[in-house]
Amino acid sequence: MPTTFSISDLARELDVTTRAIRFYEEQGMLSPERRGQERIYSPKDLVALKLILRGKRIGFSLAECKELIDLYDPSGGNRKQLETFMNKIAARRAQLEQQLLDIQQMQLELDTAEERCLAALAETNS
Amino acid sequence: MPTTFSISDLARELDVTTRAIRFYEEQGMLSPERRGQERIYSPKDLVALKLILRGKRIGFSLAECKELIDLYDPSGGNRKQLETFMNKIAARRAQLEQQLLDIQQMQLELDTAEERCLAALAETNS
DNA sequence: GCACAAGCTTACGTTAACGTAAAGGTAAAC
DNA sequence: GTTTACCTTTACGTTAACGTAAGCTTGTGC
Repeated sequence: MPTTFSISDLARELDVTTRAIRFYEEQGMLSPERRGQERIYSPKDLVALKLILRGKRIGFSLAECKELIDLYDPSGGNRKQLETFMNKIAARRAQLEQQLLDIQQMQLELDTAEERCLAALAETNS
Repeated sequence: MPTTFSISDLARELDVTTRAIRFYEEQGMLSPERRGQERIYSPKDLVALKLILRGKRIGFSLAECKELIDLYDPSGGNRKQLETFMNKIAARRAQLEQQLLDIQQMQLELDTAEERCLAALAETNS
C-alpha cells in the first residue's frame, strides 16, 4: 500500500511553501489525486517535487524542470517525439557539463579569494 | 599598454546585450572609464563581466554575483569585514558542493531517461 | 456548540533582470 | 550634406515565480 502525503506533509518535508506546491501544480508539474477537495500526494509526486527543487538549486527555470519531468515518461511517444526527447536529453547533458566547469572554476576563484583574505588578515595582525 | 573595449566589443565577445552590460553597471558591478560620454572597458571589466555570466549560468542571482566580485578585493577591510568575507566564501563553497551533487544526480537521471527512451524506440521498431 | 487548525479558491501584489522604445549626440563614409 | 553606425540617457513594459491576503469549507478537541 503506497504511502500518501498531505500538502503540508510535503511542504514540511521538503521545506517549501504550500503556495509553491500549488503553483507547480498550476504549471502542470504535479497532478495529485483528490479526496473531495483535498490534494493527496503519492510517492511519485514526492519524487517529482524533489526533481523540481533540485533543478531550481542549479538554476533551472520551472519550464526546464517541467521538461525534465516530462522526460520521465517516454511512453506513448511516437518515433519523432522520442527523437526529440533524445535531443533534449543531449542538450541538458551539455548544459550540465558546462555548469560543472563553471562550478569548478568558481571553486578555484574562491580559493584565491580566501588566500587574499588571509593575507589581508595577516596585515591587520602586524 | 592595456587593451580596451567598447561596449559593443564586450557584447559581441561575450554574447550579451549592451543593455544588460549597462544594467550591470547600474547595479554597481562594473565601473568602466569614460572618454567623454563613451564607456571604455578594461580587461579587468572583462573579467568581472565573465564572472557575472559564469555565475548566472549556475543560477546565481546578480546580488550573489556582485558578492563574488566584491570578494575579489579584500583590501581596505578591517578585521570584522574580513571575517565576514571568509564566512561568505565558506557559504558559497557549501552551495557549490550541493550544486555538484545535484548535477551528478541529474546526470544519472538523464542516463535512465535515455535508456527508457531507447527502450521505447526499440518497441517502435518491432 | 464553538474555537481552531488545515484545506481550498480567487485575485491582486512584488521582485529580479532585463527588453524595448523614444529622443538625441558624434563621427566616419559616400 | 546626409545617410549609416555607434554611442548616450530616460523611462515605461514584461516575464517568472511565487507572496500575501481575503473569504469560505471541513473535520477535531474540549
